[in-house]
Formats: sequence, C-alpha cells, structure tokens
Amino acid sequence: VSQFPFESSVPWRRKAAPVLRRLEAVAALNQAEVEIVERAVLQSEQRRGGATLAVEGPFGRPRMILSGWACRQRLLPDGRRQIFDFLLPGDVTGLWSPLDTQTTVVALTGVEIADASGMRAAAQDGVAHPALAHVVALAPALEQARLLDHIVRLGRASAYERVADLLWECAERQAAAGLGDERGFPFLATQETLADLLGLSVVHLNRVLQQLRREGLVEVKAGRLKLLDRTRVAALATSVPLPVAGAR
Amino acid sequence: VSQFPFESSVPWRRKAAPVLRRLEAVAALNQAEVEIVERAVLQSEQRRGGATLAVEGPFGRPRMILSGWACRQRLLPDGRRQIFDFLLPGDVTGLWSPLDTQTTVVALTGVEIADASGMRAAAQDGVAHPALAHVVALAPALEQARLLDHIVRLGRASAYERVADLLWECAERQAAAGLGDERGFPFLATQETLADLLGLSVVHLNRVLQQLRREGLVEVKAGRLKLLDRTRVAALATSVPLPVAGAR
DNA sequence: CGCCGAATTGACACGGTTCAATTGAGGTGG
DNA sequence: CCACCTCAATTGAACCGTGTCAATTCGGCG
Repeated sequence: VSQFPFESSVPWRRKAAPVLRRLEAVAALNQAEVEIVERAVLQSEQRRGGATLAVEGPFGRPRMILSGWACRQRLLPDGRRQIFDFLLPGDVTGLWSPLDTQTTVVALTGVEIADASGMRAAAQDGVAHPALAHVVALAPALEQARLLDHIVRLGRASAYERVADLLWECAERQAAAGLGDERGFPFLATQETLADLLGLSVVHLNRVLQQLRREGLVEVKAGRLKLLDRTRVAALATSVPLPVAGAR
Repeated sequence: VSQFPFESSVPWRRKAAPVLRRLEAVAALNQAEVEIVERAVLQSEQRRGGATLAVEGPFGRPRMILSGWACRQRLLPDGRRQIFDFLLPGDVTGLWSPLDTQTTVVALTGVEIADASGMRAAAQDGVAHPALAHVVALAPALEQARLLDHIVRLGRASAYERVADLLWECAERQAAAGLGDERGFPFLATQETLADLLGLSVVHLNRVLQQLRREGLVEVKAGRLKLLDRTRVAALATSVPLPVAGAR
C-alpha cells in the first residue's frame, strides 16, 4: 500500500490516484483499465460546497470523487436531515441503479468530480476489463455493508461509540485512498454534518467530540483529524462490528 | 389486487400465494415462471422459532418465506442485538450476494421456507423468464430502499414515530402479500424483537405501543394487528419518508 | 393446576435535546 | 493592516425522552 505508481507529478495522474488506489484494493487493474480512469479524470469538474451533485434513481450518471467531501442524504418534510454516508476522495457512486429517488448527493465542501460513465460502460466487457467488472458487480454489496454498519451504529451504539466508530471508519477509508499520513488525515465535515449522520444534536456531538479529545483519543484541528490512540478508538468502533478485512 | 388465481384450494398453491403475489407486484409472471415457484414450494421445509436459517455471505442459498416471520440481524460481542429488517411471508432473500458475513437470518416464529435457487437460476434466462429476471435484478435496489428508510427511522424519528412507521410498513407489506383483511393482519413479532429492530428498550417500546393503542391508532391482540386510524398512522410514518408507490 | 415466556408497571437515573448566548476563526472590503 | 461579517464551534442551564432495574401480572400450554 506504500510504493505506488500513481504518485506521479503529472497533475491528472495525481488527481486519479485516490480512485486508482481504491480500485486496486478490490482487484488489480490492467493498463487499459487505468487509462479508462485517467481519461475520465481529465474531464473533471469543480462544484461548490452545498451544491447538489445528483438525485439518486435509475437515471443518475455515475460519478467519482477526486477531492473534497460529499454525502448522500435525505431531507424530511419538516427540515430534519439524515445523512446516509460520506463520499470521500476515491469513492465512486452511482455504479448501479437504486430505486430510491429521495436520496440526494450533496457536496459538503468544494469538490472535484468526474464522470464515471466510461468506467461503468467498460465494466460490461468482463474479459477486457476484469477488475472494473468486478468492482461494478461488487458495488451494491459494498454499499450495503456500509449501510448495515450504520444501522447498527444508530440503533445500538451510544453517542460516544457512534462518534468513535465514525472517525475510525473515515480514517480507514482515507488510508485506503492513500490520503492520510503521520499528521493525520483531512477531515472536512462540519459538526452539524456529523450530527446529521449520527442521529445526534449538534450540541451533544460537540460535547462528545470534546470528551474524545480530553481523553486523548483523537486530535482535531484545521480540517485534519488524527487518531492518537488507535487501539482504544478501534475497541469502541468494534463494539459495533468488525470491519471485515478488505471488504470495504 | 383482489381476485387472484392463487387462492386455490390445492394446498401447495395456497402456500405459494404470498410469494406469487409479491412477484406479480413487480412484474407479471408467465406460466413457466409460476410453475418454477410452485415447484420450489413443493419442497418446503419447517423450522422452529429461534432457528438460524442462514448466515449471509457469498455462499448462501436464496430462500423464500411461505409462512411465519424471520429477520436479518447482527449480534454484537456484548450481547446487544440489532435487527435490520423483517422477512415476512412472500419475501425472498438471498437472491444476490452481499459481502457482509456478520448478518444472520433467524426465524422469529415457526416458519415454512423453500429453496429459491431454482428461481435465481431461471432468472439467468431473461427471455424465457423476464419477470423473474427483473425481480432478481431489482433485488438489491429494493433491499437498499428499505435499509435507507430504516436509517432515517433510527436516526431522525422519535420512538413514537418509529413504531408507527414500522407498523405502517408491516401493514403495507402484508397487504402486498395478500395477507390482511378487515380484521387486521398477522403480527408475529415479540416486543423484544420490535425493540431490537427499532433501537429502543423493551420497556419503552411497550409504553409507546400502549400510547398508540390508547390514542386509538392501532389495536393489537392475539398475534394480530389492526390499524384503526390509517390516516394518522400514515402521517406519522411519512414524517419519515414517503413510500414511493409500488417501489417496494 | 402450575409453569414459562411475554407483557406490563413503578421508580429512578441518565443520556441527549433544546434554547439562547457567547466565543472563535477565516474571509472580505476599506 | 484592521474593522467587520459570517458561519462554525463552544458553553450553560433546564428539560424530558429513554434506559435501567426489579417486580408483578398475564396468557397459553402441558
């Protein structure tokens, strides 16, 4: 996971790196597949924070996140909001067609995205593009695994456990995209956003975060987060399930 | 949805009725497809309440529920339990392969199940069995839609709303399988079970249920549940989302 | 009749929410 | 370079929805 050919100084290669890393974690890409991703990245597009990137449903185009954070969410008629999951750099969404049309993909920060239609199309040819085919075939299962974890988190974990579990998940995912280092990793979510994901009030979330800091488990500053005591955080996180190695 | 050819007095036809109804709601079945289902039902099998019906993962066999209630759940190391969803008569699970291996399918009551491998196999031939192919293709999306609703329920609904929403969902699903009537519909879940689905304690769930009864919204007795004031229950249920017509 | 799991109660503690300010940090215009 | 603006983070205090514990009652069944 360390020495990787995608750290090139060529700008569009650097942009593609998170996506390529994530894909490699599922299956090794051949040359043609790498090029398909890089070609898509060339047409990247910037969107402001708050922008609606997509409304889910059978007609959405698949997208990959190159930088910035987004989320999938639902707004209730009375203004309450529930976030289903975060989309981090390297994530690809919309590879398959959900039926739910009330889910919206929203940019949490400024984001850079690219169209992944080419990727989905290429996956049709399982012989020429076996890894992409595999990724697309696995997409619903991976997504569901994350949703199930989230259900357990919401249904049976305390606020303290929920936050720890989420931070752990983010750390793992960012690492998988090659984004973190010894100084921690980019953490671009607002406390209000976290609250809406974890089913808590902002005020309480704030207090729980402070507790985690006070106890020396994590450190948050300037859009970066660092897990200071990985062991203890992981223990809290896994009281809720154990991430199956490599399954995400 | 009323006059239906599956109410035959032939016992194995009666058994297949809920499954056939549910399938018909997605796409009209041709003769060959009906026979595939009926053939599977002939080999039905009884299991006691509490029995583990399957452990999810890439190797599970698909199953259809003919009668009784089951659920998909996860147990945490410390004994806490989270139920993801109920499996009611007419439901078919395992039509696709999730990656999550910590989810278990458990019988909540005595159940009668049948192997649905034949159904899944038949779905491969989209020309001969278009409706089955459609059902199998849609399976992950339908499942996800329900999980998303559940996440909203757990994250942003009060206990009162959660219970009302769940009862509404059960009513709709049972009706779709042709099971309810003017006396209500079979409701086979224990209060402890409901609590584990809704992320509540048994005691609190009990009190909320009582409140719903006291206010004349529902009536529960002897394994049957009846919605007395569908309008008000639906209003509570949809404060959490609106079930997209026909989407479940 | 007696047993057992499920449902129900009461009392009490606590986690988490709400409301209403206050503080802090980044960004902009003068 | 500073005043100002805005949004995010933080704080305090009061309130109440839910959880916990420990009985007690109910309902079906052998």
